[in-house]
This record gives sequence, C-alpha cells and structure tokens, in this order.
Amino acid sequence: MLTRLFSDPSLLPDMHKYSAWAEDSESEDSKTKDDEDHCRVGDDDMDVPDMRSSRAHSEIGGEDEDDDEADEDEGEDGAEGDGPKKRGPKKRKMTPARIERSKLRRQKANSRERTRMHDLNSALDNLRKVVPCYSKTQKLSKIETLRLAKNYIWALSEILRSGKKPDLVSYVQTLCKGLSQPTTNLVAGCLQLNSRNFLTEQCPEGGRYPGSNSFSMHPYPYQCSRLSSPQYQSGSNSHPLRTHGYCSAYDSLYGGSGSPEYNSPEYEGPISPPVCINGNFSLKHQGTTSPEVAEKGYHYSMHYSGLAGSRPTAGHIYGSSGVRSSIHSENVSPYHDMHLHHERAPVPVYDELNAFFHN
DNA sequence: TAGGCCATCTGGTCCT
DNA sequence: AGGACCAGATGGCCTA
Repeated sequence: MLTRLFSDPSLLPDMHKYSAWAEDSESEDSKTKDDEDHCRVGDDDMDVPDMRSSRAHSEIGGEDEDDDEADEDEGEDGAEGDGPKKRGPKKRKMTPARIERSKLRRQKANSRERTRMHDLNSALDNLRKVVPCYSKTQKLSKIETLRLAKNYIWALSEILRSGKKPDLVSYVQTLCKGLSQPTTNLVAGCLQLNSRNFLTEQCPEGGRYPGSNSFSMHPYPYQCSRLSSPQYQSGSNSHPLRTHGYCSAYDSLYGGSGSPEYNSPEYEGPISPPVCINGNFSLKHQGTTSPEVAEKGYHYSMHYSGLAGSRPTAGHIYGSSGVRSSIHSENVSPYHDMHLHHERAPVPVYDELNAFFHN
C-alpha cells in the first residue's frame, strides 16, 4: 500500500494534506482537541463524526457528485485561513442533506469496521486456544499469539519432518523464538522448564544441549494436573501459570490428557492441535516444501552455515535488563541436533533435513 | 509515569 | 457504488 502510495504521484497531495494536518495538530493543540472532541464519540453507538472537523471535510470532498450546488467553494474549506492553499480535489459545499448522508455512511462504515475487528479478534482467540500456553484469564497479546503460532507451526513441521519427538529444550526454544521475555517465561513455565535454563543451555559451539537429548518414555509429565503437583507448587518463586492455569500443547502432542481449556464451551472450532500422539500425524504433509517452510529452511540453513563458533549465547539474546535486543530467528537453533536422531524418520525426510541443516 | 496493548475512528485504496 | 481491507491517529486501561 505504501509502495502504491509513493509510486503514485497523484496520491501525494493528499498525503501532504494529511501530514500538514498532523503537523497542525501538534502546533495547534487546542484547535485539534476541539476538533477531536467533535470527531470522536467514545460510545459504540454514537460514533457520529462532526463534519466541522477537517478530516471529515477531506472525506466529503471527493464524493456526492450528484450534488449540483457543489462548487469551488474554497472559502469554507480553506477557511483554515493563513495556511497555504491546499491542492487536490476542490471541496464541495456541505448541505445538510449531504452531511446527513455522510454521517450515515460513516456510521455504517464504523459499524462494519468494528464487526470486522471483532471477527479478527475472535479468530485470534481461537488461535490462542490451539497454541501452547492458552489461558482464559491471561491472554497472550495479539502479536505474541501470532509469533507463538508461527513457531508452533514450525515446531510441528519439524516434528513431521523428523518423525520423532524433539527434546523439550529444543521444543521450547523453537516455540519461544522471537517472543518477548515475559511470553518466553510463560511458555517455558508452561512446559515446566526454567526459561533461564533453556536459554543458557544452548551450547555456544553449536553442540548438544547438555542432558537434553533424552527422550525417555515419561520425561515430560506435561499435563494440566502438573499445576497442582508438588514440584510445581514448591517452586521458589510464584509463577503466573500456577494461578492462571496454563496448559501446554505439548500435552496433546505427547500424551497429555486433555486440558480443560480445550474443552471450553466457548470454543466452537476444531480444538485439536493438528498432530496426534505417537507419531501418527494427521497433518497433511506434502512432498513439496511449502514456501513458509522453505523460508524457514532457508533461515535454518543460513543459521547453520554461518553460525560455527559465532552463535550468540542466550545472554546475547536476552540481556540482563530483560529487554529483548535484536533477536533473530536464526540466532536460536532448536533442532540443530535432530538430524542426528533419525531412527523413525523416513530416509527422504532425513535427507531433506540434512539438506536444510548442512546447506 | 512511561510504555505496552487495545479498541475505535477515519480516510485511502482496491475489489466486486 | 458499496464493501473489504489497511494503516495512521488517538485515547483509555493496565502494569512495572
């Protein structure tokens, strides 16, 4: 859109007009406040913009061609007075009928926009329910939900590729790529993993995570009942997961009993994560690599090719201040040792993984 | 109090 | 022409 805007010179005058308005709004604070007070009506059902606002004028100017009385009446619109004359379409005189029609149109548009955003939010809510760490009481933010969902998809696809369970540290690292530290803590806590541990467990040389390779039969009791387990309750510091009842998608992935949240009556869509237990995956997995996966593979190949001896440690990713600093997905390599364990992976998959990881 | 997140309004653009 | 989509602006709420 921006490209389109900047590539189309005919649109620039309007942009300039808008910029000028923005600047005016800074310099003429009182005037703008006044306009806003007219323009913004906080209540949902009272969103009738006041046509005295300059923005309302700019919208109205380009429509209602059927009005004959519309003239080059610069006096009214250019009434901001001493400023430079604005270019673009001539403003038309507002008649009460036009004002009314414009109000109506704007109300309808606002209502549609609200509905659209509500739909979007409900879709996001549904997404929250199928990514790890769903909680009714403490929702992930929109951006974190999207990031986590992306990582989750990536983690699942990696599982599909390898045909085996990843180790927990790798799994959590994948889930937490690019997430904020609070969300990282949530996800890690959700999986009963100290985020500091899994971050610092990254071997700087690209080696294995100490003690993270073991995939015994029951290494991860990730069930919601864990929230009441003595281990969880005896934690040194209070954890939000304990109070908010987070549950992990790892549960459903690897043998956890159904989490109560997934049976939420509010949720109407399909609730199962797309992967079944014991390697019987239900996701469609086509032979061709999807663009997203290909992109991911590219990231990983970049990562593995350029990383030798230079991979930043976790401390570089999350500074002591807790502020995330320039984290890149390439900086974390959750699956760097997966290609070493391919007992159950079909040979083509293994080859493909090798191609990705050693490119 | 600053910053993050969010809902809403708004105008521009594209599509049907 | 009208609706969908998008992005900027703004103010409210919450939290560290």
